Amino acid sequence: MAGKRRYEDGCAFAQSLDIVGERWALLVIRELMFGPKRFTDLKADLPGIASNVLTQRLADLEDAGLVVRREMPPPRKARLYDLSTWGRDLGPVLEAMGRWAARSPLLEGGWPLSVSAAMMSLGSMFRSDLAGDFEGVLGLHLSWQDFTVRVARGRIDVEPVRAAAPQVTVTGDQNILLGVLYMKRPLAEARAQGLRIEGDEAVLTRFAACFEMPEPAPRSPA
Amino acid sequence: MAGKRRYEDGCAFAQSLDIVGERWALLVIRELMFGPKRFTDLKADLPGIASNVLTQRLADLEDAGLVVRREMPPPRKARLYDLSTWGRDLGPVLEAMGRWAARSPLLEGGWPLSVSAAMMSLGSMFRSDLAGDFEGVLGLHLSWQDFTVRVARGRIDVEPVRAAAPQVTVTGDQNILLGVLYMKRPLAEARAQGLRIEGDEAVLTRFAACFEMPEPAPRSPA
DNA sequence: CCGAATCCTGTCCGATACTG
DNA sequence: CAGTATCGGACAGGATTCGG
Repeated sequence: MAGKRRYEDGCAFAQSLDIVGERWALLVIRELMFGPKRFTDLKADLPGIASNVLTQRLADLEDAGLVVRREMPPPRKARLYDLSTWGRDLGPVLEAMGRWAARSPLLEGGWPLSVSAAMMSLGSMFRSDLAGDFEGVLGLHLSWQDFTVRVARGRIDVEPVRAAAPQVTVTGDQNILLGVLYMKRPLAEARAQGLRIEGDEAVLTRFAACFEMPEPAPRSPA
Repeated sequence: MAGKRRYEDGCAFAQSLDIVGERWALLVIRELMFGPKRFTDLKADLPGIASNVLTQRLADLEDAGLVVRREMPPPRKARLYDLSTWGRDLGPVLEAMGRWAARSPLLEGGWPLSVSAAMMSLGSMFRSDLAGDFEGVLGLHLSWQDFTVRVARGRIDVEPVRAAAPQVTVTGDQNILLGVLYMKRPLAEARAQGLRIEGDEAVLTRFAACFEMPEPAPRSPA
């Protein structure tokens, strides 16, 4: 483990790339953005990552101060990886980058999103101008993870907790849900694909109207 | 060039990492943020990059729609690499990430910054609260690149053009200048190191008061 | 001289198998 | 469950060379 490859650039941004610029690093951070996870959860949520690479990234990120490792007390002998407050501060940056990335000329649909990726994308894609004065509370149950989504005063807030008094509750696969929100697929179709929608459907429909896929960016120079 | 390594993740952010996540890619973009450059300029401004890697990155970034290649008309037969408008839209994202990175617990000084990195850092580190109602126009001449820096209404604007009517003009090495701005080194010391300051020194001193190094972030969990 | 192609070497990544 | 061990292959780094 001798030679770590570094940019040797005084720029703080470049120095952060020495850590978060490694392959998979930012995706690990994305997966931890809504709360701690176990090694196996991370591996399952990041299809394609090799276990040794995940081990290495978690160690590097811990050394850099982004990730904190915690042992659960017995009898639940599980190891949990969580973000430090500083690591969690990357959230808005990842959101901004996601918003930028959504305009990529070569964006390809068709691949699945993890639960965390889907929840991050809500923050990225939400459009204040389309929300207007809409207010609503949604409960999401996506493969054993619960979220509360609140829209009010032109802002969206996604919290990793079970909703107390949601107007509408959605249970099922996050990719089907995003199909409703972003691709404007009819609720009937989503239901046929296994999405369960309970409560006030109109709130979900209005919520979907807060999102709109951006046009791909042109390749012209500035 | 057969096997390109991809995440195969539906998340737009992850797909953008397929391009800008490659080693050196974001630093190439940083270097182009203030205008087009030639291959050789890029190589000089990115100490440590291998020419074949730079070639590869420029080709990948062009394919992805971030970089546009332009030929200069004869007789100056030079090839220029520029950002597309979409590529330049990454500017605020890089600034935000730089602001985050400046709080890294393992941030190391001592390495030089390129001219572009130094100019980006001005946008990252500028603090509206410290600027107050200060207004000023500075002209910077850093190794044959000219910039106009304008502060007004709590905002900073850095443009890659020669200043028309600057209140103060700074000529020399960007690292010495940043020593004045961030590390609060005395002007006399900076002058002794070769920095030339012409015009109203007080404007430069007040400008420096708009910046303050942040405390390194703690490693505690959220 | 600039931009890029072509070596070769070293490091990192990816996949699978295996262990406490 | 949470990693380690191992190995082939992909990519980065550096020097050199070649075409405009």
